[in-house]
Amino acid sequence: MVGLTIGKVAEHAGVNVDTLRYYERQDVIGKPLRNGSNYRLYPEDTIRRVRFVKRAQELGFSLAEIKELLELRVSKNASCANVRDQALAKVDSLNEKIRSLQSMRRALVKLANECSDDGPVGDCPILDALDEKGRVR
Amino acid sequence: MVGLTIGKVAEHAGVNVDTLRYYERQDVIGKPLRNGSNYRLYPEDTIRRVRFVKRAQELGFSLAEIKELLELRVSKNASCANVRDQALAKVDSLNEKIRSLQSMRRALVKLANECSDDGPVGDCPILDALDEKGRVR
DNA sequence: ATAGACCCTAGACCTAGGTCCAGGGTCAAG
DNA sequence: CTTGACCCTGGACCTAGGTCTAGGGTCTAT
Ligand SMILES: [Zn+2]
Ligand SMILES: [Zn+2]
Ligand SMILES: [Zn+2]
Ligand SMILES: [Zn+2]
Repeated sequence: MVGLTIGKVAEHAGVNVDTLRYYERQDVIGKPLRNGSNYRLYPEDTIRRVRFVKRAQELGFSLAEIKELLELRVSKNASCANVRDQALAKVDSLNEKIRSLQSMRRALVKLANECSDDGPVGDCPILDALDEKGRVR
Repeated sequence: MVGLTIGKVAEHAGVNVDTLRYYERQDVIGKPLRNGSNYRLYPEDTIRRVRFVKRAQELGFSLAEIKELLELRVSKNASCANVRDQALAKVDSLNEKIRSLQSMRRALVKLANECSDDGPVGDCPILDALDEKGRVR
């Protein structure tokens, strides 16, 4: 056996076989060798690489960003600082998203607090606020 | 003039005309009357309604949720509390998203702090962490 | 009367990250 | 030899919220 079939890789990496073909099309993982029946034969460390991808996704990296990280990993003149810069840039964008969600939350909580428990919907300050008059901030 | 053409509504509400047609297909705004040339003629308050939609989107509501809010508004037996419940449910889901982003951020910051400024990429703790060994948490 | 600005419809296209399907080949077990 | 589990490709489909195009009709000003 010179490699793993796609089904084995998928099983051990915890992904769908179609996901592996998709990653290949997206150049996230390299093109594997083929056997005489045109079956893909993956090297063992593909499993590790796919799990790398999945963990990076959980940290909020897109596939495009993950590709860059993987390229850095094999690049001869990349330094640890290059990787850290990517991570810190991601932290910045996470901060932005978090701030924006927090401001949505603040506005909603404020409106909900003004809402009376069982008045008619015509007097609802939430609907009123959405319904013109001025921005919810 | 018995109503506003789609272009006027779009201009005053700050959206694309296609967006208005899209909202109509999605039943977010009602079907307007048509004139003899089959042009849409909107009542004045459509502008207000579209702005309502845009503000609700900024608060994180999906179009489907906004539809529900708008239905509540015209529902005879809806109370203020119904609206507040929707708002609080949205707050819950915002909380979840925020927590998840914060946990990504925590993990990334931790990794970046361990990263040496200019060691070779082969020793990068970020790549190491992604690259097997165990979950980043 | 004709240019340019609007309007109409149906349907394609876009992002992201896959998933699924049709139609066909391969391989091992019984 | 047949059955079932795999594998292959290309392309369609999905969500969400739109945007854009093609091909046509209408309206207004010059
Ligand atoms: Zn395994
Ligand atoms: Zn590093
Ligand atoms: Zn206006
Ligand atoms: Zn209320």
